[in-house]
Amino acid sequence: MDFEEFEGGVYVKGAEKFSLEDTLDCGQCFRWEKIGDKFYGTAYKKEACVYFRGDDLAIEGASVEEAETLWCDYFDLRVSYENIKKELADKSEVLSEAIEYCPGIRILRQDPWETLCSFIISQNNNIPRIKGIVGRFCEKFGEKLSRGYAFPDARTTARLNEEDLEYIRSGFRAKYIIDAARKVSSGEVDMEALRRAPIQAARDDLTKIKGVGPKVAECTLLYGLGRLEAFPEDVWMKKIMKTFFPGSSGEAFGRYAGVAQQYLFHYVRMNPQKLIVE
DNA sequence: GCCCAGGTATAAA
DNA sequence: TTTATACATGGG
Repeated sequence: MDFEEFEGGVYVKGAEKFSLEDTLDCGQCFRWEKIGDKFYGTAYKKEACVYFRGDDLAIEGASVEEAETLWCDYFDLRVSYENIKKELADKSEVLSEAIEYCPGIRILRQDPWETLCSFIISQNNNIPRIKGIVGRFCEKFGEKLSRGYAFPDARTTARLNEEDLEYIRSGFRAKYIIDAARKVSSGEVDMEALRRAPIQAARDDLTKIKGVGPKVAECTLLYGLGRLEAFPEDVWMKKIMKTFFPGSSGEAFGRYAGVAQQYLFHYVRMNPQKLIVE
């Protein structure tokens, strides 16, 4: 991978091409906004505008160092999705179809706390409203950056109470956000340790947080902690498993189960007629 | 008004 | 252990 500076940003050259559209709008993150063919977003308290220029990924607003240490990591550009997709496509016909439908999806490596908090907000909620709540949360409590706001960190959030959160209109989830912030900022749940912990121990640790059940835990592991074997099973995935893989569980997809899940999820969400209803 | 949304806590069977 | 219901909010 190479980096080339241009006025106001950096090109990343030689990384595998992927789809920003599918990656940033497949339900794994809630803070990117598409304007024209450029995507504006924030990660780890840094803002950027990203788009492809031919095969090069342009990152406006980043230095070479930030591109290398932050954005390559965020988009996980050192991992070959071509290899992962080959391994997965051999596992099932439907999965192979799903990969063909949206081959450009990648799993992001988001900030663990932001991921946990976002998916707590996601429970029994819809994506437009999740984005609204997360947006208000950042505006009200996040650090001001040049264009928008950073995601409020766990320590800041831990000092808030339920009344403070009324502004973001997260409803019954407010108390869960606060419990999560307190357990994360105190170290009672050590997010960094969960990157390497045995997967079941990591699940058990996360579900100690009020409002974190199996789904939120898996999403946090997959989208925030780099655990590609995690397998979030929401209402869609339950229908998918019932329709195409009856009697089977996510473990059947092996070490990249979470990646498989994301292709299947996006494919079926865009083509719901593929599912057996009821 | 009614229904549902990338679920979870809680109580009851 | 498995199954039912409430939960805040807002868009369709």
